[in-house]
This record gives sequence, structure tokens and C-alpha cells, in this order.
Amino acid sequence: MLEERRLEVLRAIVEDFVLTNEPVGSKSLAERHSLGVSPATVRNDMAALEDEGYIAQPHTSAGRVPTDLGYRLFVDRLSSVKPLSVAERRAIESFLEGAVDLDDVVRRSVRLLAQITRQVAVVQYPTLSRSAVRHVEVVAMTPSRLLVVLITDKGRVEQRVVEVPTGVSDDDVADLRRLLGSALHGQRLVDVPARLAELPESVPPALRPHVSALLSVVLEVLVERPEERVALAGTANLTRSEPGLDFPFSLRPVLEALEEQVVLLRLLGHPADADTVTVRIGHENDVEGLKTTSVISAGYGFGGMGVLGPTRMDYPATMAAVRAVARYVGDLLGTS
Amino acid sequence: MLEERRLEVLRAIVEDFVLTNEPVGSKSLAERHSLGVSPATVRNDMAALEDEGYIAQPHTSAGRVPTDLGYRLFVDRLSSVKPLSVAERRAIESFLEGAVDLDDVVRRSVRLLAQITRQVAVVQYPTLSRSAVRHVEVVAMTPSRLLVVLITDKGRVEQRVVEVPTGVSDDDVADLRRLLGSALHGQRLVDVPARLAELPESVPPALRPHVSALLSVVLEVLVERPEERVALAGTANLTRSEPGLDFPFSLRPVLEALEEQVVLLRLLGHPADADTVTVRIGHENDVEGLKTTSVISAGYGFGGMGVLGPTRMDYPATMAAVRAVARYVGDLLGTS
DNA sequence: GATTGGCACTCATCGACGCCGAGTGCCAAC
DNA sequence: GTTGGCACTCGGCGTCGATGAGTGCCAATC
Repeated sequence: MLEERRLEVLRAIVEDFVLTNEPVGSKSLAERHSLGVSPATVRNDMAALEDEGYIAQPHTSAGRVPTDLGYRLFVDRLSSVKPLSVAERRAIESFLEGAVDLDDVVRRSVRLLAQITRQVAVVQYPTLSRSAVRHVEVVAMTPSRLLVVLITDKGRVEQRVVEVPTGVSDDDVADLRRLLGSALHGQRLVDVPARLAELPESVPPALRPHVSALLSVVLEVLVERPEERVALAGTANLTRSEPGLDFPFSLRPVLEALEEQVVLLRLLGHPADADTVTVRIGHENDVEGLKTTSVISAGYGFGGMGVLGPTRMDYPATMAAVRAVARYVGDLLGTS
Repeated sequence: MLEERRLEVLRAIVEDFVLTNEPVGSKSLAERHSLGVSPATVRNDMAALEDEGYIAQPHTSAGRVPTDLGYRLFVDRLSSVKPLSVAERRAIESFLEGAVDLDDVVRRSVRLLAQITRQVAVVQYPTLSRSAVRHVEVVAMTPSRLLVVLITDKGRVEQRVVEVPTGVSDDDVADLRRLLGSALHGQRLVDVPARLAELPESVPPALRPHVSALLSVVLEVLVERPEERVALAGTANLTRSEPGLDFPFSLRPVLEALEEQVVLLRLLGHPADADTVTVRIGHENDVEGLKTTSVISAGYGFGGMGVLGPTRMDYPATMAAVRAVARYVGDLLGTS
């Protein structure tokens, strides 16, 4: 009885605070939510919750505010992911179905996510590792510079210029193309390094130096430095001023963090599958400068996506949105 | 004598205001700059300058602040572009020379520009129109979906998926590839539409539908919707707090404007050559939401780049930086 | 033991008031 | 055309007190 109502009080505090952005007091709380007890009782519960670290007061004689720990408990035990409204679902579909392109899907997704959550959205471009090689192209830019282009079955294109030690003729290029093509075509990218390792032996000696130069680049592009990219949208939402301004206190570090691709990738983590929505709240975030923000992310099968906002956010709704978009994009790319 | 000193006063006002971010008064002005006249005289000049619209006072009994018009006069007649220091010049070189990639050059340029100007930087990815086709690739993803890849001599790669009405065999694909390749190879992109127009007639009837589908896509990609992209960096600089905070007044609209690729492209205009540095001050900017910002831009031969900041910025230094980076990047890409 | 009403206390917010000083405009004198 | 003098304006800042939401504690009640 006691334990149960305390949690109920916590939930009420979180909900009210998210709604109003003002410290919530015992009296208004007892009124707005039908807890069936008096403000005094609520005060006792609040004192206990504060002792346990779930809530805090900005200063004496102010209402309570959830701590990171409080939000954590809230998302873990007190909330369920809200299903999206039909309208929202339809919006997602219509927004994404016009995409012409892999990049376009990503760009539309970020914007969509930023728009429906009204937060900053981050979407990772599909990683290569799960796709298969559809085609390899080698083009001579100059006699000593070759452009290697890899096309994957998802339609992603990766390119890189390679300097080769000595000049190559057009025939050499054709040979190289055929060689790489037959070795790699249809291979899943994770398997590519193995295939490449056994390649040089079967190569005419004249081409060996070129092949090994190309190989090292291909390996670098695909494996060692899989230049992951992310798309970002909705930074203007950081300034959303609402009832009380959100976090004008320290926009600076947040913007700075968002400029770093590496940081963004770290934010998304390496999310396994879709359907697993990860929530990282405030200090749980190990990125300096984002200690006052929460990140909600999910995988879509070929990468991650998520949103970032103040710790004070509508977790159930945001989680629902992220999950829905991730699923939808995952399906879109999975069946293409 | 009269006219001349008035301009000198304006220059002093602009310089002081940019430095301190505080309205500048007659007394401190007469002290800090050796104008050789008394504060009272300066006041007379200021009254005249105010009548002419070059300066304004935020409220009675405050110092004067340059208006957009004042800055305009300053840039046009009162300032000369500061040469960069050797250290800065070296920084530019060392920062850019490690670039491995066309995209990498662009990404490094934006960051560099944002860093040395301490403003928001925008760099347009090189446009296609001046480059020539190095290679055309057609790959069948499924029997009814073809991926068209265009590689330009600058190493830029553009791709697009095309739905074709009926299935195509591998042989068809090879034919298409050869056909497009021979028609387009070496052509400058501006000339491509003309070449494509005369293509269908020389094509075996069986392939006609496919060819025309491909053509419409190629045209779209290259000409009608030359999907221009831009890179952005330094948004955190908008929050630079300095002596007095810069423009916390309305970060919102600025961030919103920066989210729109289209707006960014419009900002850069279609700058002719490098060396022409364009300055657009405050209301001269026709983008709503950026009426309180200035944009300094220059072309680098394959697109534009520039920085955006509060109207109160160090114009000579910023112009120098933009010009220097634009030149350097232009050279880099021009000779590659 | 949990709940409740009562009560004294704290403290941030807000408006009023007044002082200070930077800056101005004007004018008469040089 | 320039200068010094002078009265005036007005934003910024600190003080003060009233207000009120919210708290913690305690004794009474269920």
C-alpha cells in the first residue's frame, strides 16, 4: 500500500512536471490526480522519495522535480509505450513513401522524427556491414590514380581514390575490374576481408602491386574505417520556449556535442535490432555536455536512429515515435 | 574636412562596437581614437550620421550603434580586407591537405571556416555542371530496378534507382551501359542533355523503353534537380557569449533557417568566381529569420562557401578568411 | 502505524522606489 | 566650425517589503 502509492506519486510528479515544466507541489498534486489522500500524506511520500534520490527540490520551499534516477524508475516501471494515433501512423507513411533514394529515406526520416517528437533527431546512414556487394567498379582518373566504387545491394555507393605506384593501362583497369568483380560480387561485406586475403595469389604478377594497393583501400573503406555518417535535424527544437524556457542555460555544449559525428554515433550506440528502444537519461550519458539531456534510440536493422532532448521529456510518446519510425524505415529498407 | 571626419567617426563607431558590443558614446570615442577633436564635436557628427541613417541609439541617453546601412558603408568604403597572418595561412594549408576525398575536402573546409571565423560556416558541395562525365555505370538491382551511377572527373559520384517498365536481362544491362557510356563519356555535364536528346534514335527498338526511362532520370539528376548539398558547421558559435551575449534574442529563427538546405543554397547565391566576396548585411538578406544576421560568401569555382553571423561582426577579418579558404579550396579542386 | 489538519517557517518572485552615471541635445562663446 | 558648459533623460542596479507557494514537523485522529 505504502510502496505502491509512493510510486504513484512519483509518476504523477513526472507527468505533471513534463507537462508544466514547473516544480510540482504537494497540494496541486493531490488535487490534479485522484490519489485519494491529502496533501499532507503526499508530503510524507515526497520526503521519502527525496531521501531515496528520485526527486529533488531546486531550493527550499519549492516543489519537487524528478531526478535522473526518478526518470529512470519512471521509464522502467511506471510507463508503457503509448501507441501512436492513426493520424501519426499515416503521417509517417506518407512522409516516407515519396523517398526516391537511400539518402532520401534517411533525410526524410530525420526530419520526420524531429517533427513528430519536437526534439533533435539523429539517424545513422545504413551501415555497410550487412549488405552484399552488388558491383565493383574501377575507373582510371589519371594513369596513376584509380577510383574504386563499390555498390551494395541496398543501393549504397562508396567510393575512394587510390594512388597506384606505376601507371596502368586501360587493359589493366579492365583486368582489375574483372578480378575484383568476380572475387567480391554477391559477397556479404562482412565476408569480404576473407575473400580479399586469398585473392593476390591468383593474380598475374604484373598486376600484383596494383591489386594490393586497391585491396588495402577496399579493406580500409569497408572494414577498418567504415566511415559512418549521420543525419541531423531539429536543432531549432532545442530553443523551444514553452511555458518556461527549456534549457537556455547551456545550449552551447549541446550544440558543440552535436557537431561531432563521432559523438552522434556514440549516442546511437550499436543498437541490435529494432524494437529494442534504449533510453539514456541525463548523466547516464557518458558524453560530456549532454549530461542534462536524454537520448532515446532504436535500431532499424542497418543502423540506429534516435532523438535527443532535455531530460524533462515525454518519454512514453517519444519512445513510441522512435520505435515506430525505426520499424517503418527498417521495413522499407529490408524489402527493397 | 567635415565629410571626411564624419566617415572617420563612423569607422570608429563600427570598430568599437564590434569590439565591445556596447553602444559607443561620444566621450569614450574621442578618447580611444585620436580624432583630434572634442567630444562635443563628435556629438555633432554623430547627430548628422544618425539623421542620415548610419547609426542609431537603442534608447535615448545611450551610445550609438551602427545600423545595417552603417555597416554597409563601412564595408564598401571604410575597410580594406585584412591580410591573414602567416599562422592562419599555414593553419589553412595543414588543415586541408590531409583530405582524402572530395567529401572530405568539403567537410574539412566548413570546419576550418567555422573555426577561424568563429561563426557559422556553410560550404556547398561542388556542383556538377562544370565537371565532365568520367564513367557511367548501370547495375541491375532486380530485373525491374536499375541503379544508374555517374562518376565525374572530380570524383563525385551520383546515383539513382530507376524503375523500368519490363524486366531486363543481363545482356540488356550491358548494352545499356555501353550505350550510355559511349554517349556520355567525356562530355561536360552542361552538354549532356543535348547528347541525350539525340540518343534514342540510334538505339535498337527493344531497348527504347528502358533507355528513355534511364534518360529521364539522368536528366533529372543532372540538370533539372541538380541536388545540391551543403555542409554546415559552427552552429555552436551562435551562442558565443562574449562581453555581452550576442544574439540570444532570437536563436530560434536562425536555427530554423539553417535547417533548410534550400535556404542555405540561397544564402550562398550563385557566386561567380572566387575573389568576389559578397557581403549581405542584416535586412539585405531576403531570408526571413536572418534579418539580424550578415552573410559573407565567396565562390571557389565549383560552388559557394560562406559564413553567417550577427550583423555585428568583424567584417574585414571575416572577409579575408572566407576569401582565403575559398581560394585555397578552389586551387585544391582545380588542380586535381 | 498510517493519515490528517494545523501551523510556523523559508525563500523565490515581483513591483516600487531611488540613486547613479553615461550619454545626449542645445546654446552661448570662441 | 569648434568647444565647454549645463540641464535633462533614462536604463541599470540595489534595496525593501509584500506575496504566496511550498515545506517540515507535530499533535490529533482513524
